[in-house]
Amino acid sequence: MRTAGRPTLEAVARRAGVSRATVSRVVNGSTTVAEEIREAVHRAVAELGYVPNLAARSLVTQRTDSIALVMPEDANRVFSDDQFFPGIIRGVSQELEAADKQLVLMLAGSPAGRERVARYTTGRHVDGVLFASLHAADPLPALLAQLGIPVVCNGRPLDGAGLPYVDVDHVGGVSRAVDHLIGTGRRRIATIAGPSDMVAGIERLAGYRQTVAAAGLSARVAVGDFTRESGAAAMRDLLAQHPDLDAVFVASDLMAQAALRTLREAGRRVPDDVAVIGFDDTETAAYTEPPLTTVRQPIQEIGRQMTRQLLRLAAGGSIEPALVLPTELILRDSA
Amino acid sequence: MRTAGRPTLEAVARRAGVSRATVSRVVNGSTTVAEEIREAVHRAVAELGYVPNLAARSLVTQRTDSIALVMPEDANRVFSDDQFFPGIIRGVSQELEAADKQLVLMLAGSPAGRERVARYTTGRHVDGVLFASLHAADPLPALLAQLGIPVVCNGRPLDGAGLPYVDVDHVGGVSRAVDHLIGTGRRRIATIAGPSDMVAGIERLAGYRQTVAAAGLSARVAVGDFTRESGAAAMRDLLAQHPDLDAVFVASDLMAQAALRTLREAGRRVPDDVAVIGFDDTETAAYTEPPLTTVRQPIQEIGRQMTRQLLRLAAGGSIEPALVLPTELILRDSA
DNA sequence: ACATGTCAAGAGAGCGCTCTCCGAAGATCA
DNA sequence: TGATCTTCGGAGAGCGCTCTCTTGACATGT
Repeated sequence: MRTAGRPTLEAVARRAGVSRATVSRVVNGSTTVAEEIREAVHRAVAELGYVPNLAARSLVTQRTDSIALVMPEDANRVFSDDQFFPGIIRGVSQELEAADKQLVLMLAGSPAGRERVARYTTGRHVDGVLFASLHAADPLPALLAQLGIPVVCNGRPLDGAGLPYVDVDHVGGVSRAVDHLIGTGRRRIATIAGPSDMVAGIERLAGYRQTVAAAGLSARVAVGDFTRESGAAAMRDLLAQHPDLDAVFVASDLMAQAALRTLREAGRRVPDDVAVIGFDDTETAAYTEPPLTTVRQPIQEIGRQMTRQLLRLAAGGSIEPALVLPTELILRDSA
Repeated sequence: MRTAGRPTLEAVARRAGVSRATVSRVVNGSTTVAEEIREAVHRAVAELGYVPNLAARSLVTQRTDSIALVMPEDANRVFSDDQFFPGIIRGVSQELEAADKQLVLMLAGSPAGRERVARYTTGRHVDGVLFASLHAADPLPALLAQLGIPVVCNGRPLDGAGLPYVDVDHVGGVSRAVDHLIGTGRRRIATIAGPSDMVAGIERLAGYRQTVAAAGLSARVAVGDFTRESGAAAMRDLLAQHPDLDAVFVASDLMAQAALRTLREAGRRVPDDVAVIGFDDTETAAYTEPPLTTVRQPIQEIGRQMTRQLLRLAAGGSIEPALVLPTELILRDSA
């Protein structure tokens, strides 16, 4: 039965009493077809339930009308519940829907996965590629760009390749957070940083260092990997190393949630003894004990903007190489 | 430049000094090609960096080597941070990777989105369709099945259509949870149920009702929609209606998290005054105050199994129409 | 009246691949 | 040794679509 009955352009043409070319014109929103004929074609299409065969179409147009979103499957951020992953997908999806294109999702965790992604994307099976949450220096984006395949990254590529990217203002957000701590009288401000091979980790730490330095305070740093477990461990380290700390900026809400718990277990009251500020403003932030003051980043908007840029690029247009979205300090009870 | 330089089968054939057909055989893992020739072809492929054009291939094979995963974008569960969405995707993705197929993700939120999904999937642009987290009675799965397109759902389709599905043992899990409450001396056990138009909501409520009835206890029900906000509201209702309750089974961890907070605000101690059990075992469950006792469901495994079933179906095989995965009660401090 | 211009619709050539024949070797048997 | 069989590789016909080229019909200018 396979393709049985699946009507082709030819069938529609016969039914409408016109040529294939004309049907094609109508289907693709032609302008130069007489109203009467156009309607006849539309009627035939409806009656036959005709749906264009995309494979055939892309064979000749060299377009696929689909774009790939590549995410590092093993990235803790991606599969932690900080909503980063769903948020990006949702944003991308919305924009693609508007452009009537498909989203091919690829998780590049294992080396085999990376290989597969490379093969697929370099094979021009998609019109463009979106890279989310890059780890370290991945050679693939640059390679694709070199092959002339449109690429947009989330976060400035670490290897300095001049690839277009969309990111949020990490430094500005952190700066506001730390300034808030300083403004409320905190002086011994520590940080729990993210991984040093991810842009978000690097930038947020840089923002912290800049701001405490500018205020003449000393930095106290512990490093995590954005997960709760690492946040708890880092908080314990910090308490051991700097028992006098009176505030901590945590580079992700997840780690902050764990830090809050660790502080409670250590008998420190938040925010009385120690003020805590997170980053992300995940939904859970409002439900921690106490509710978490945090830096909000517009995750979904990142996805949307990345997609817009990519589509523009794929359409042959030019774009600004970097797009930085604003962050916002959300005050709750923890600081 | 477009397709410039992109090598075709023809080019590989010329370089290897054989015919297109032979190259095709080698590329597709032929059996009847002499070792020597096969190697020559592989060398030519490597040298030219040849990647098969999938559009051309699927034009003739009538397969697309990609499957669609359809999720209702507006479903609260999908974009709440209960990890359902990422978990499913991850599971699906793993299985597809093993089968070397692509994942086309479609969010069917708006009516326009649903229309788009219908158009795309009925147009045979994918080899099969996975439906996650169905809301109410969606006619699309049945329609696709009728068209002969392989379909697998997550959760028993509500309209009773005999579509294959994969789900977890909601009733069993809830039953164990409620029995645990009863076993620890609770007698006035309420529930915060999920939405009545989703399988998970219905089944978990059914499990609750059955179990309390079997123990000769009366049911106290408030309804939420799996989100935190609704959980808080439901908990407040419950406290108002049944101020004497000593336990509550909550149909999702997110709602349970909110319920915990509401109870705290109302001055009830957990678990001393009121025991709380959730459902999902999201990562956050271990970090609530107090840590949440909950029913774990193997989300990722749902994704994997759905995919396996679908691939089997797409390969022309037959499958058991229903696959129910086990749930497990995870004891922490809230009950 | 004829030549020229304009615009709509048809003819036909592929896009790159798979796969069914078929034919050319070499192997086997009487 | 000749006939039959078995392997293995080539030729060629499409898969369904788009798009250029061309023709035909009609309007316009002189």
